[in-house]
Amino acid sequence: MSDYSSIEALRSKGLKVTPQRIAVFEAVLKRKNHPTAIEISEYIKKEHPHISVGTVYKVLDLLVEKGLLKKVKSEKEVMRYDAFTSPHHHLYDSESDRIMDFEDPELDRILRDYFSRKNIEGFRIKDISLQIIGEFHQKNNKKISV
Amino acid sequence: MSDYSSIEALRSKGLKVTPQRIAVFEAVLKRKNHPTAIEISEYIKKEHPHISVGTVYKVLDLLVEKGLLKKVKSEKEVMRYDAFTSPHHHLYDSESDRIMDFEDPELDRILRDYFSRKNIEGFRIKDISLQIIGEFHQKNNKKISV
DNA sequence: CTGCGTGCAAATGGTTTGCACTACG
DNA sequence: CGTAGTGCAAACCATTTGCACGCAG
Repeated sequence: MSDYSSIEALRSKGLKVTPQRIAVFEAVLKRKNHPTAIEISEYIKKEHPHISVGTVYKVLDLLVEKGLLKKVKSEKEVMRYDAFTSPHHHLYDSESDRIMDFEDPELDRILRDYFSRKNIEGFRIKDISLQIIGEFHQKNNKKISV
Repeated sequence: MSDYSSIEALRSKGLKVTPQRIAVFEAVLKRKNHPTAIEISEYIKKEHPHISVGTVYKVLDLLVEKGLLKKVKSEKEVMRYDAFTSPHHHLYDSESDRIMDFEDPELDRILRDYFSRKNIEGFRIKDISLQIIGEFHQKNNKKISV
C-alpha cells in the first residue's frame, strides 16, 4: 500500500495527499479491469473499511479532472475507470460488460496520419479512442497487445 | 406524422405497429442530435401527451435490439440514441455533452484494411466506432462530413 | 378474441449533495 | 490553525419492473 509513486503523482498535480486518495488511485492502478466506482469502493474496504462511497466518487472525479485517470463508458449504464497510461483503445464484449485494452502504435500512427490530413472544421481534437465491439471466444483476461 | 417508411421499417422487423412505436422511432429520426430517452419522451408529448416514459424506454430497447436504432454512450452518464443509417463515428464536445456525427468512407476503408491485417486473437469484431473527443470552436449544428 | 403492448407508479441503483467533523500542509 | 477533504445519509435522476387494462392482428 501507499506506493511511493502514487503519492508522487498526487503531489505533482498539486493535490493534498490523503489516505483516501492514495487508496482510490492505487485501486484503479492495481485492478486492471476498468473497475466501477462501486467495485473500487469495495476493494478498498478490505484495507480501509471507513472510506465512504461518496468520497470514492469525489476522489475519482478529481483524479479524472487532473488527468490521472480516465472515465470509460461501458456498454451498460455505469461508468468505469481507467488509469491514464499510454494511449490505447477498448474492446467491448457485447455479451458481458467486460472491457479490455487494445494498443498498437501502428494503429495510432495511422489515425494520426489520417487526422492530420483531414481537418475537421471548427473542431479541435483532444483525444481519439476506438471502441471495438464484438465477442470474446475465450475467457482470457490478458491484456491484448499486437 | 405516422410516416409511411417508419411503419414499413417496424413491419419489416416483424413488430406490431403501434402509435407509440411510430412516435418514438420517428422522434429519433427527426431529432438528429442524438436525443436522450427523456428528450424523446418530451418531444413526443406534444403530439401524444399520454405516452409514458416507461413505454419510451421499452420501445427504445426493442428498436435497438431489432437494429433500427443504436445506443450511443455520451460523456455524461446518460444514454443517447441514434438512428441506424450508414456507419459513422462521433465527435464529442468535452465542454457540453453535445455529440455530432462524422463520416468518411476513406476512414472506414483504412480501418477495415487495418483490422483485416491485424487479427485480434479470441475476439470477433462486430462493430467499430471512433470517439473523437475535443472542442467545437463554433456553435454550428450541421452534420460534419468530409 | 387473445396475447402482446401500454400506462402508471413504485422500486432500483448509480451518482450527487449538504453539512458537521477531521486532518493535511 | 485554517481550510480543503471526508463520512454519512438523504436526495436525485435515469432506467427498470410489476401488474391491470387496452388494442393490434
